[in-house]
Amino acid sequence: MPELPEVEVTRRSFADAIAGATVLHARLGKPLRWPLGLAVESLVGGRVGSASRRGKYLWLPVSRPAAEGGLLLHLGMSGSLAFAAQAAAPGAHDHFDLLTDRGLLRLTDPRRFGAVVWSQGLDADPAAKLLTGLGLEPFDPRFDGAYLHQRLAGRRVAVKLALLAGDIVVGAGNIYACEALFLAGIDPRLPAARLSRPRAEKLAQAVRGVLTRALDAGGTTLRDFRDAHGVAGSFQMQAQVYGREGQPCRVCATPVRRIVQGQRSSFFCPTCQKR
DNA sequence: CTCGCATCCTGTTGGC
DNA sequence: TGCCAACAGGATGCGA
Repeated sequence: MPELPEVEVTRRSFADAIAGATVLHARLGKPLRWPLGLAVESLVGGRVGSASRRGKYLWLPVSRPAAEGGLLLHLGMSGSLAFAAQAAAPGAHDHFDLLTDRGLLRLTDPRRFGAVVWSQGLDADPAAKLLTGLGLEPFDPRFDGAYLHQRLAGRRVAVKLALLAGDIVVGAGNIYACEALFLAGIDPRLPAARLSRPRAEKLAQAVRGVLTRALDAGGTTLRDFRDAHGVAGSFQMQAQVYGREGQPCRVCATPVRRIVQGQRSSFFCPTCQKR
C-alpha cells in the first residue's frame, strides 16, 4: 500500500499527538517481517519522541530508562497505523500496539510484510542497516536531473525498475513510478542508461511533482489506506495511468496499456510515453 | 557490480 | 454458491 506520500501523511497525522507520551503497555501480535529485537515489555516506561521519516520507513524515538533508541517501522504492502485515544481490543491483523498516556498507536497489517524493529540509534546498529543504501529523498535539493542521469548511467534495467529499486531515489513505489513516467513522457521500458540528460531532468521534476500532489491529496486510497485518524486519501482520482488498463489516456485517448516488469504491473500510454 | 527471480503472507476479485 | 487463479500499494536475499 504505502509509498512515500502515504507514509508521510500517516506520520503527520500522529506525530504531534504522540510526542512526549509515556509508554504504558506494548504488545505484539503475529510475527512481522523481522523480530522486534527486544522484549516488548521493556518499552514500558519509555518516553516517545518526535516521529520522522526516511524513505518509506518511520522512526519513532523512544527513550527508556535502560537505553536510548527507537522503533523503525515499515508498513510493507498492507500496513497502516492508527492512533486513537480509545483503545479497542486488538483484531486479527493488529500486530503491534504501543499504548501510551496519550493514546494507542496500533499497526494493522494483514499481509505482515511490514516491520517494527527496535534500534539503539540510526548509527552503528544492525536495525539501522535497513536504512543504509537508500537513495536520496526526492525533496532533497541534491536530487536533480544531473544526479538522476549520472546514477542511471550504466544500468541496463528498465528505467521504471531503476526508480522502484530505491537506491537512487526513495519514495516512489508502483503507483507513483508509473505516474511520474507518464508525466515525463517516458516509456517505462526504456533502458535506464539510455535516458538523456534533459529527460532525466523532466523525470526528476515529475517524481517530485507527483509526490507533492499525492501529499496534498492525503495519499492514494485504492482499497484500505487511512491515516492514523482514519482519513482516506484521494490521489487515485487524479491518476493518469495507474490501474487504468484499457481506458482512454486522459491526454490523447489511446487505451492505457498494462505490462509486467519485475513481476509488477506497469501502466503507460503508448502514445504519450516514448522510448 | 548488476541482473532476474523467488519469497514472505493474506485478502479480494473475477471467471467459469 | 463454490472453487481456483490472478493479482495487490514492498523489498530482501539469493544464485548467475
